[in-house]
Amino acid sequence: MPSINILVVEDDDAISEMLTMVLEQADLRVYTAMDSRQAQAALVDCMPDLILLDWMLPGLSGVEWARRLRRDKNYCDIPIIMLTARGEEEDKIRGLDVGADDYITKPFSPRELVARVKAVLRRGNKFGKPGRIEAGGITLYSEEHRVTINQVAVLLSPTEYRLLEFFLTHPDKVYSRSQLLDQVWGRSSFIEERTVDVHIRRLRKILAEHQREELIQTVRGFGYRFSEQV
Amino acid sequence: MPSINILVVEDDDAISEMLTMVLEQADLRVYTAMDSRQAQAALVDCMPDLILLDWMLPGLSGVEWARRLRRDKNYCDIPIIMLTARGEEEDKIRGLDVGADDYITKPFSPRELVARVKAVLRRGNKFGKPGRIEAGGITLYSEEHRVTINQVAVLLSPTEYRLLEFFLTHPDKVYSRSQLLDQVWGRSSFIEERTVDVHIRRLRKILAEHQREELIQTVRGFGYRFSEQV
DNA sequence: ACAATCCGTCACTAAATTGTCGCATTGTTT
DNA sequence: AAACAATGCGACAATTTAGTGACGGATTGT
Repeated sequence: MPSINILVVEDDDAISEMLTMVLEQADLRVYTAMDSRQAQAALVDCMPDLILLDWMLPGLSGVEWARRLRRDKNYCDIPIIMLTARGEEEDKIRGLDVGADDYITKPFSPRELVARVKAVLRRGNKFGKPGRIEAGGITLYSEEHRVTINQVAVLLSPTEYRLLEFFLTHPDKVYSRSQLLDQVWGRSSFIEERTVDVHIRRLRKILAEHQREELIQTVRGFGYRFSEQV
Repeated sequence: MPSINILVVEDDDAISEMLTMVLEQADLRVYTAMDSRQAQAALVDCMPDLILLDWMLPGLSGVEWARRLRRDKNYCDIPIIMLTARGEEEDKIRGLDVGADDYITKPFSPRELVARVKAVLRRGNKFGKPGRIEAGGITLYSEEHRVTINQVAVLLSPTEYRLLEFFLTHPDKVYSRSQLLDQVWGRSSFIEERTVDVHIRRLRKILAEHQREELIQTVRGFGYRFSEQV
């Protein structure tokens, strides 16, 4: 699910690493650049959904680069969050309109960072989940974090919930165990592939209690599939 | 104990200070921003109940920002009062539909300001006499800052009150600890997430005394939910 | 200044979840 | 039909997560 790319442009290694960690924690894919030249190159590679840009940069300053970006037809829509040091006079910030969508003054808390990033992303209608997904008698209310099968509420553990959510949003296709691990557990997990089986079983057991076990199908030699058809 | 936040967006220091003083006098908590960028940032911090917005702003103009705000799902409900200079033709103001809820022409008297602010807040049921929210046997009279459960008055601490108020106004949805911190504690404070648990417990204890503990539900691995359903 | 309250944090406990293993079962190939 | 491989299943220990009581510092009202 984390198909959202963030480009971090920051010359201070320590800060850059910190940002990366925090953002990855929040299920965002992070690319980094040390200056505007690298950033420019990274643009093409990762097509970021958002840019975190240090105010001060060696070479072409962050401000300058942002300004240039705004004129670039291909990239002018990418939202930018500026990172500024506490000390910098706000006059400067006030005066220069580079078109940043938000800015954060260092130091900041991880929570603040993530909150702002998500706020900006939401504005661009990324990150929006549909309120309700339905298939095969299963209804998943994502805002309420609730699931019903045949209108009966069922209780799921966090992993079961995520797995079911993934299946509901990706019906009818086969996924290998390793794909499921990537998508549901996250890329950074070192987990036995067979573990997927176990969670499939647990989920099936719950479906079976409501006569819906046929929804999760085994594709021998490949993986699993969620589908209403047999 | 002002629980109502006003965001003042005004680039003139003198006016900004004056506004702050007047509003604080009226028991409102005031946050200030000098331009739309700062304002955008402040949004996340303070979750204002109302925005006082200067018509003319350096950078992205107040009008532009207001327009953008209206499109933002998270903030489109926040009422806006525009501050305009006497000279500006009122046609323009009337004509442009930026979605402002009211506007005040400078110069204005403190009394006029407060009156309009409260009027707008009342309209949004924030400040109004009939400010009453009800759910699951709990009634919250926002005007009186009073709460009853099953018609019996209960005593809440400020934080408990705000937490309950948030739950009552956002029923059935799950909120992570971090979301609750943002929404209830407001500005990006540096508070442990687990602290939320403690306040949940304190609130639950009070609900339990009136056989209503089931209203606050734990969503394991995610957060908490207020709901009448099981 | 004093008492009372409130708040955030911590340490500890209880409970749920999760990843892994060994073995059973099922399906496929020769 | 045997041999093999892939999957299902029950159990278990380790980890994670939530509930709880207590405590000290801060704030508030008197």
